[in-house]
Amino acid sequence: MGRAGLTPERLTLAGAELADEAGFEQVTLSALARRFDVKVASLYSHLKNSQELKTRIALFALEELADRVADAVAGRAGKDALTAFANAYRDYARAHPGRYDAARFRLDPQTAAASAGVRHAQMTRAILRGYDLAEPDQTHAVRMLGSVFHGYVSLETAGGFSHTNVASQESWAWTLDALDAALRTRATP
Amino acid sequence: MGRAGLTPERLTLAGAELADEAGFEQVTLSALARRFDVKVASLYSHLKNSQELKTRIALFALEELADRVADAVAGRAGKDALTAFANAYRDYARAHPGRYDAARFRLDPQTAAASAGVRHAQMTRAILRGYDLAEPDQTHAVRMLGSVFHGYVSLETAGGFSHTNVASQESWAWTLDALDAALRTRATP
DNA sequence: GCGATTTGCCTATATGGTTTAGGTGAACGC
DNA sequence: GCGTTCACCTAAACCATATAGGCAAATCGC
Repeated sequence: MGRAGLTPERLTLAGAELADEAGFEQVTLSALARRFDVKVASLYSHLKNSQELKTRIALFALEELADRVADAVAGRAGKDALTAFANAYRDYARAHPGRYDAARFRLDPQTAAASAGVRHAQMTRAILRGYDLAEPDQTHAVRMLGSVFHGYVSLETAGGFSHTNVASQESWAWTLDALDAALRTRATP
Repeated sequence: MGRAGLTPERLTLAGAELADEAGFEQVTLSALARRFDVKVASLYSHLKNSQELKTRIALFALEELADRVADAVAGRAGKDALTAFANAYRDYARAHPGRYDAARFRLDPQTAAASAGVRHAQMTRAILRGYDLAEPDQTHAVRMLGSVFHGYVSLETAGGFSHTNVASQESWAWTLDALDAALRTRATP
């Protein structure tokens, strides 16, 4: 009887793929075991429980998303950086809806603190350097940007924008314009 | 053996309460049956399956939220209406996190079309009457506002804003200011 | 009132996901 | 070769979902 070559990393990646194909809520140890043609109990040698699998997928997605965003904003500033950040974020959610969902998975505080979520906040602050915002305005702006990006892609992927014939892409561009303008007028002299 | 007096309505309300107490994902027929001290199978006389229970809770929450928002914006206009809308929305999510989650439950298109979701869109458009936006700007603005409100309360209830000592309430007010300003500068002459 | 029917909840059972305990065989260290 | 470790196994308990079928209380026709 050959070995399937299970490792936490391979299980995490397969779980991420499964999430994109069938939705994050369909990520179960049973489904994962089927995918590797192995019995469910075998997975417990590599994962503490199903919670750990989901947490690992979440952390993996956060890293991957942070990498893409970092790549997109490198060498850009101002509205250019804002747009690159926002598009990288939205593109990731559209290309990997299951992983994006996973990135929203509730992590316990210490896991969250050690996650790439911190990089996300840092990159958002980096974007805002082009807008000359002093504290606490900068924190307010970080929260507003995070809210718009997350809210938009959540509603979009949930199909919320498909009932009118105005293209979502245009609303996205319009929203980024409005955000850029709002941030510029709030620059502290 | 006395009767428990089960009806779809009472089960839906109890499910909503359960969602607020333990989280929407903890809403199961088993938990509901325990709450009424009946056997799980008995619930199937009143509900087709667990999917229907969740759908009913979602529709209930959408109605309730729409009622609160309608009440809040009545007789207001401009920034006053925007603030009232936004606060009613956020207050509901904070007071009833499980129901708010339920309102985000994926409905099939025809159920969604018959739901209070339609009222939400109408009310958002009503808010924008004070800002003189022509189409397609109005649709863009509806989407942006929906994204900010949903995104903000999602991140806030997920604990995303609890790691800095800047009060979330201040960021919320700042964000509403910024949105109001952005909408005013986009008014079509 | 009394029989027939409907209603409300029941038991029993099947399916499938999670988790733990304990076992086996193949590979590897020496 | 011998023992240990590792990767995967069987078995079994627990819980949620769902269906089938039964019984008794409530309700309706007369």
